[in-house]
This record gives sequence, structure tokens and C-alpha cells, in this order.
Amino acid sequence: MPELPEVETVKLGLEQLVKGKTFSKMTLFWPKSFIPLPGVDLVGSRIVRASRRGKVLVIELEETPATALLIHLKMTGQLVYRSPSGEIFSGGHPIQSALGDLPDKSTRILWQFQDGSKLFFNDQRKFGWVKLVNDIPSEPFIAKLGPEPLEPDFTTQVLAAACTRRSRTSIKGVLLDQSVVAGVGNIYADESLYLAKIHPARLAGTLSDTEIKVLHKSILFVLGEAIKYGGTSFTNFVNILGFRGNYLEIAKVFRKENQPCVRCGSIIKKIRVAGRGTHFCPVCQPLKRGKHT
DNA sequence: CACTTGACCTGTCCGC
DNA sequence: TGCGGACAGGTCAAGT
Repeated sequence: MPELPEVETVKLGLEQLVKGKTFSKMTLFWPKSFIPLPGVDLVGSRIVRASRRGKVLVIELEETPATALLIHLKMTGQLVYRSPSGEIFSGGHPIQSALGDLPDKSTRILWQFQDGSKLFFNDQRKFGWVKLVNDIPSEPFIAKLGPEPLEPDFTTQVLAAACTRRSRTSIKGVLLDQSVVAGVGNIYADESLYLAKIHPARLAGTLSDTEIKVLHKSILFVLGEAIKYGGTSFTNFVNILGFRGNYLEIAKVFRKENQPCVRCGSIIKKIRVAGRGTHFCPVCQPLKRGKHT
């Protein structure tokens, strides 16, 4: 599932549903999904808060030496909460999740809490990982991340510097580089470039200052909207209660190939850029720079 | 050093 | 209906 808005959605769910709970048991259905901290047992640790760094979820623990559980959902990971009764309520009425009974064949880890509630880590493709750590900032994965896009330290200047450093790469490749900015993935790179009217394959070094400024603003806007909509779901992404996000309904190019551009009516195309399927409008996002820049 | 490709896995869809 | 291949939200390691 996960890009920043999806991970943020899960984080908010964790804050609401598992903060303050104490782990009573962990069951590994696929041991490779879990990277332990030698000599440290998660059981008995209490969750003090849930946070996020880029696409990584951080479940912060009260006990030492284990400080946190880091979770990367990669392509198909899910975290799903179930109350002791297993029922899900919304507005006082039981409702149906998009998922069936758990664990299922994609469940890799099950955590149980002292109050009888459960948290499932499901991951069809087994790319995701969960790691118990005692020093969050020094974790290699965390240490090399660039700034958070929605924090003040992600500035136009930061994006401009990255375009200079990686001038011979496509601008989409720059946006996907987690050391440049943490949390932008394939969906929101395409959506941001569409909003900024920049062709995804444009070499980063050819962008004007104005274009970089517009792109920076577009990234902030697109991520903000996606969080409001609870992220994007097309196959695997669900929030912590097992419900799908709605951003795809307002996406302009992602998964819209062969459909008309909402700005100009041209047909949205899909090509390969930076090794990824890439959606764009060939008229709104011309490869040659226009006279207006 | 910078950029591209293959690998990690499972499932689905599409063409023959 | 079956089978092979391409592809899927991400990141590494290894290659050029």
C-alpha cells in the first residue's frame, strides 16, 4: 500500500486504537518478516505513541532497552486491528470490514494485547518488515531519509539542490529518492507532476526555478489532499479497521490511462520512467519545455 | 559517483 | 481451461 498518506492514515488509527496497550504475545507466521533485537522481548512493553517517518511506521514503547517497533509496509503490507469481540463498530453499529476473518494466509505476524485485542500484520508479497530497535534515529533506514515533505525543512531550495545534484536523472526519479524527500512514492509522484504540468521524464537539471517552486507546492497540496481522503486503495491498502482509502476517486492520472485528462481532454498515457509505470497527460505535460518558462 | 537492472515474493490479468 | 509472461504501491544489491 504505502506511501506517506497511507502510512499516515494507519498511524492515526494506531494512535486511536492501540496507544497505551501492553503487548502480551507475539506469533510469527512468517519469521522473516520480523527482525528481533537480540535479548529483548517485546512482550510486556507498553505503547506510548505511534508516529511516522517517511513511509515507516514507528510504534514507540515505554520500556527500555527496546524503544520502538519500526514497520515498513512496502507494497502490500497491512496493519489491522481487531477488538476482543472481533466486531467493528462505527457510529455505534457493527459494520463489515473489507477483510474477512484473521489470521488469513497473508498474515505474517499477530500481536495480542493484555486487554484481549489484536493487531495483525498482513503482507501478501512478504516484502514488508517489522524491526524492534533501541535507537530510532541511528537506524540505517531512518538515518538516510530526507526531510518530511509536510515539515518546514522541506523547502523549494532543498528540491532545487536535489535537482542539481541529480541533474541527469528524470525528475520523477528525484521525487522517488527517499534521501531527497521522505514518503513520496509512485502514485503521488505522478499526481504532483501532473498538477505542476511537468513531464515525468524531464531531466531534473532542466527544470527552471519557477517549475521547481510550482512542483514543491504541488507535492504539498497532493499529499495533503491524499491524507484527507485516507490514502489510495486499489488492491491491498486498508486502514487499521480494514477499510479502503478514497483518494483514487480524485486522482487525476494515476491508473487513469486511456481516460481523458480532466484539464484538456487529451488521453492520459502510461509509460515507464525511473523503472516504474508512469501516468501523465502528453499535452499538459510536454517533454519539451514550453515558451512560458 | 550516478544511473539502471534484477532480486525479493505472491497474485492477477492478458494474450495465445 | 491452461500456461507463460508482464506487471503491481518499495527498496537493495549488484551491474554498467
